[in-house]
Order: sequence, then structure tokens, then C-alpha cells
Amino acid sequence: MVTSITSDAVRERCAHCPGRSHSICNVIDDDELPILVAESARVQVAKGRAFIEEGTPAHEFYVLTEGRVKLFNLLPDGRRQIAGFAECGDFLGLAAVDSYAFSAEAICDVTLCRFSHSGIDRLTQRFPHLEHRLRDEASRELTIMQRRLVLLGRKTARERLATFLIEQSLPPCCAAPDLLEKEEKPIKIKLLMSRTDIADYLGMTIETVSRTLGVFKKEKLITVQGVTAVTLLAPHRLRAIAEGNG
Amino acid sequence: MVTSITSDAVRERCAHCPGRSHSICNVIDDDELPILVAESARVQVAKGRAFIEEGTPAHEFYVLTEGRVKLFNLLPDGRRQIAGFAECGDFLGLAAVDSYAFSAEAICDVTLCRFSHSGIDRLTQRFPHLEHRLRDEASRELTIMQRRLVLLGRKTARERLATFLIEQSLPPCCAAPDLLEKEEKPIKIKLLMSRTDIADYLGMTIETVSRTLGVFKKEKLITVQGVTAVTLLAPHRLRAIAEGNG
DNA sequence: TATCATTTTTGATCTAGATCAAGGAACTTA
DNA sequence: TAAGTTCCTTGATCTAGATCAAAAATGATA
Repeated sequence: MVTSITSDAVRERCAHCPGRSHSICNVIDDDELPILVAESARVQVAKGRAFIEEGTPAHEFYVLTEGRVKLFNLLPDGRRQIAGFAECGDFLGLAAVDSYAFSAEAICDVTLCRFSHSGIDRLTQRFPHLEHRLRDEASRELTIMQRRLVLLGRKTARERLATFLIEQSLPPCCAAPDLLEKEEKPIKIKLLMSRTDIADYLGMTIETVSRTLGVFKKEKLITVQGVTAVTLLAPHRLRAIAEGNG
Repeated sequence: MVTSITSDAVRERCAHCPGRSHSICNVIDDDELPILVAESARVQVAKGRAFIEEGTPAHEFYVLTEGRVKLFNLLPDGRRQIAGFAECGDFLGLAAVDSYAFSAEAICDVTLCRFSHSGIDRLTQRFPHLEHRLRDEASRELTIMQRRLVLLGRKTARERLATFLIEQSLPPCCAAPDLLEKEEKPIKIKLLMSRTDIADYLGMTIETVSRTLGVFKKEKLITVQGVTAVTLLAPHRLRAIAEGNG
């Protein structure tokens, strides 16, 4: 009786999980969810807390189910490069050979599902297509990385910020700015990260981020409400700038 | 009789393949090589020829078995970011969702094994651990990407070039500069790519590459014979510079 | 509601690295 | 061996973005 209740509760956990549809979990049928649940643990991480540290042995994967997380690397003197902002459904931990190649810190209060490597091994044994799904996930990340290299290596501050704004305007799981509709209504976005985070993500300083936003404002490309709310007035022009035209 | 000869010849092809031990092929037993061969085609690409073009539908993977390849992205106005230089044993094509996220061009005459996606699907069906091996390969690439983001986003020209020289001094398949012996004898390396390629890899200009090499020469960190031969006189100092100290 | 702390914006100045412009080397071709 | 080509180095100058320094806005605390 008790186990049955638990099992139901546990299935609920996945069934209602906001990450379910986008995450790797979407290759597991509903009726097999208990197996998934058995191999995972729900974890809460408070805003500002790091839960993966670069260089430590990688024994776990995470599926982000609620909140946002920043992934980053540090140089010995404190210079920081943010590799990305993970959101609901994202799979964390692929960028690791024996130890993690990055650190992860919660931007707000966060919920994750933690899987041990051995747990994932058991799951891939049981659900062979999960392994393929993981490869897909890795491929997706690699394509994102390619674009990021171009951004950091070859784009101007203006182009970087435009790219960032466009990225932020895209729905989760759609990481391809080019493949988007050309409709021209303003897009409201909420920046959930600080200017410092934006700067460290784009490889620039907070001052340049601030100034460039100022320029966009003057050019009527955006309006800013408060600090975190931005409206993209001319998404297609921003997209052009992001791609190196404009 | 003929088929038997072919089969032998074909097995030879893999058995003596310089990429065999490092590439994904190393998860296939010798006696199963014919299956691998049946799904692959040997391809030759002449120096300077591109064989993967960013944005085109991704239907194939490649294993590089001889020569070197540059992987890159272009902006519409011609700015170029080289994501990496592939070498013997490297697996190409993971950074693709439906279409390739990068272009690939032979730096010298090159030999590759081409696999169709469907061929790889058949192989992973037959050899389930191959799928895991592909994921590993992707993970390895992702860790390299992390380091590259730091380089492009946060390192100085000096640090970038030091990183590059150290990278080039590492044996193929060892992509972790930190994990290396501290021995201090000079290391001779051969740069197989042009200054332009180096610049586009490091996110700088050829002039800065040239000047920074000049600085390293003056500081007795390196000597240069001709254009392509470089001797690292003080690898550990270069390593320190690469990591952001020095 | 006032005070303090933090974050962001704005301004003034500086500089690493880009750009522009010649020279040199090194490779090709005849 | 000479004459192009192409690639690399070196020098002079410029500039995008960094750094330094306040002011303004936002948010937290009491």
C-alpha cells in the first residue's frame, strides 16, 4: 500500500515535471517512468549556490527541471567565462571526461534531477534509445558551442549583445535564431541574470554591456523597463546585427 | 576467391589504419572489422578542398585517418572562426543537428573514412557500445569547447598564443594541457597551418600572431626555424602563460 | 521612510590589439 | 636564376572596448 502510494507520487513527479517534454526523459514511456525515478534524485539548489565544480570528478548528470543555472569556467586570477545559461529541460554534465569541464551555479532557486553515471548506464542498458538521445543532446550542445566560438572570436560588442538579446527572446529548446519567423511585433523578454553575468557570457565588461544597451535604446531597437525587462522593438534588425549585417 | 581477397584487403585497410587505435573504430574487434568496412567508404580530399559545408544537410560522419583538417564557421562578410584542427583519428560530424554547424577543409592531402548516418545507425544497432563511444567522443569535444570559450572570451593575445603552442606540442588525442609531465626539455613542433589559420583559430589577426611570436622569441621562450618549425624552449613557462599566470 | 549596500549607468581616459602600409622571405614557374 | 606570387614580419597609426572613477538607480534593512 505504502509503496504503491509512493510509486504513484513518484510517477507524478515525472508526469508533471516541467522538463519532461524537452529533456532526455522524453524518450521514456509514461509507464516506465518509475524506473527513471528509481535512478534519479530530486535536488533543490538555492540561488547563488554552486553544485558542479570544474575539475572535480564527474560522477553525476543533472536534468534541470526548474529555474536557471549558469555554466562557467574560471581562470586562476578570477577572470570568468560563462559558457551558457541552462534552462528547464537542459541536461548537464556531458562536458566532462573524468572530471567536469565547467562549474554550475544556480541563478535562482533551482530544482534538478540528479542521475549517477552508473544510474544512467543502467538506464541506457534498459532503454538503448536513451543513449542515442544523449548523443543527440551532445550534438545539439556542440552546434551551440560552434556559434558561441564565432561570437567570442569574431563578433563586435554590438553584434554580441544583439545575438544575446535574440537568444533570450527564443523559447526554451529553440536554439537556432536563424530558423525563426520574420514577424515584426515587439518581443518582451526578462533578463534573469545580472549585467556581470551577461558580460562574462559575451566576453566583455559590464560597462560595455551597459553602453551598448544604451546605444540600442537610442536607435529605438529596444526599450528597457527597470533593469531586467527589455522589449525588442525591431527583432529582425537585431537579428541582422547579430548575424554581422546591420 | 575474389571476395575473399577483397575482404582481406578490406580488413587490412582498417587493421593498418593510423586512426584505428584512437578513433571510434577502436571499440570494434578485429574480427568484426569487415562489418565496419562495409559501412564506410575511403575518401581522399586534396589540400585546400572543403568537404563539409556549414548549413548543408548532415547525412555523413567522417573519421580522419590521414592528414589534417580545419573546422570553421564564417560570418556573411567573410570573418572566419576556426573551431579546431582535426587530426588522425578524429571523428567529424557530431556538431550537427539537421545540418552541419561547421565547414571542414583539408589543410593538406587527407584521407577519411566516410560513414552515412544510416550506416552508423546500423553499426550502433550491431555494436551497442559504439553508441556510448560516440557519446564519449562528444563529451571530449565539449570539454575542449569549454576551454576554447575561455580562450576566446577571456584570454589575452599572449595567453592565446601560448595556449596554442602548448596544444600543438601535445601528442594527438591528448587534449588536456594541465595533465602533462613537468619535464623541461625543449619541444620541437611543426605548425602545419598558415598564420592566417592560426589567427582565425585564436580570434586575432595575423599581425598580432606574428608580433606575439616575435615577443616570445625575444623572451627566449621559443626559437623559430623557417616559418613552420618552432621549438618551445621553456614549455612550463609557456604553460603558465597559457593558464593566465606568467 | 530613511539609510545603507549593491548594481547599473555614464563619463573620462587609456591601451591591447586592429588596421593600414611597406618591406622581406619563401615558394613557384619557366 | 630570375621574376612573379604568396605569405610573413615589422612599423606607424588608429580605435573598440577596457579601465578608472563617479553618479544614479535599485533594492534591502530597519
